[in-house]
Amino acid sequence: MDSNAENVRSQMRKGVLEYCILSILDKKEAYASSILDELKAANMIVVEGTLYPLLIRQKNQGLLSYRWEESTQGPPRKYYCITDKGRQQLGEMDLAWQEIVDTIGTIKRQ
Amino acid sequence: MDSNAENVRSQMRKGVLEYCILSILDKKEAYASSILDELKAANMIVVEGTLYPLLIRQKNQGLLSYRWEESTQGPPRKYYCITDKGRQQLGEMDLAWQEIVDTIGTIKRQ
DNA sequence: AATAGTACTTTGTGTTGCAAGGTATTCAAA
DNA sequence: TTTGAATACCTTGCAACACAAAGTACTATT
Repeated sequence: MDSNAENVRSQMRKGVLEYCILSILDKKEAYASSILDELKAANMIVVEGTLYPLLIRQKNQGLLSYRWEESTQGPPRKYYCITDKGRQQLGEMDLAWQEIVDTIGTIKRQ
Repeated sequence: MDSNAENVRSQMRKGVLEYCILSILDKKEAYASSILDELKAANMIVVEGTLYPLLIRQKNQGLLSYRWEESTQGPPRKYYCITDKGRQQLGEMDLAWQEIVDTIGTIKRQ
């Protein structure tokens, strides 16, 4: 894939990433590396330097909480978990996403 | 609509705007104010300070060209028009958009 | 001449994604 | 026992982007 195509994808990911994180954590708690794996599996490539600050932001906004858990294979893991406020925000994001999809549809159709 | 919901929408619009512009101009040439009107009609609210620099960026990238045209009702208008390179980029964006829609679907489904 | 309407432009600010590099823990092999 | 690999978390500096706000310029009407 050439770098322009990669840029195009990178631009479109903006603003959707937070939505993906909340959606993933709405299903079950997870730690950063496992979230990265799930995003990769869903074809949404993200790097650590993007994900960690984002999780911290969402935690500071009260959308997430976390707890430490020991691991048998390496350093302890920070398990993130969505809060009530996070679920509320996720609901708004579901609406916003649907609106954007409709908007693109409208523009393409005319 | 509360300001948080507006923020959520604003964030998600990021990165999709350039795609909207190229899609609009792929149908027919247009000037900035008319593009603004079409975006508003499609529920994608954008302000002048966002659109103008974006058009200039896309023109500098060779995705758009423009010509001046006199107007009977005010100052001359700058009609933008998509280029071959712009159409190529639009094709990549169509793919990227479909991928993102699929990605969200995948994450939500699991 | 003054005002309203239309259209294009610029400046400054905050947010975001990313590349690159850094810290810390565990375990296995040399 | 110390070296290295694997795992996991974090930080810094930078560039791109959306937006608010203010400005410039042209035309028609009063």
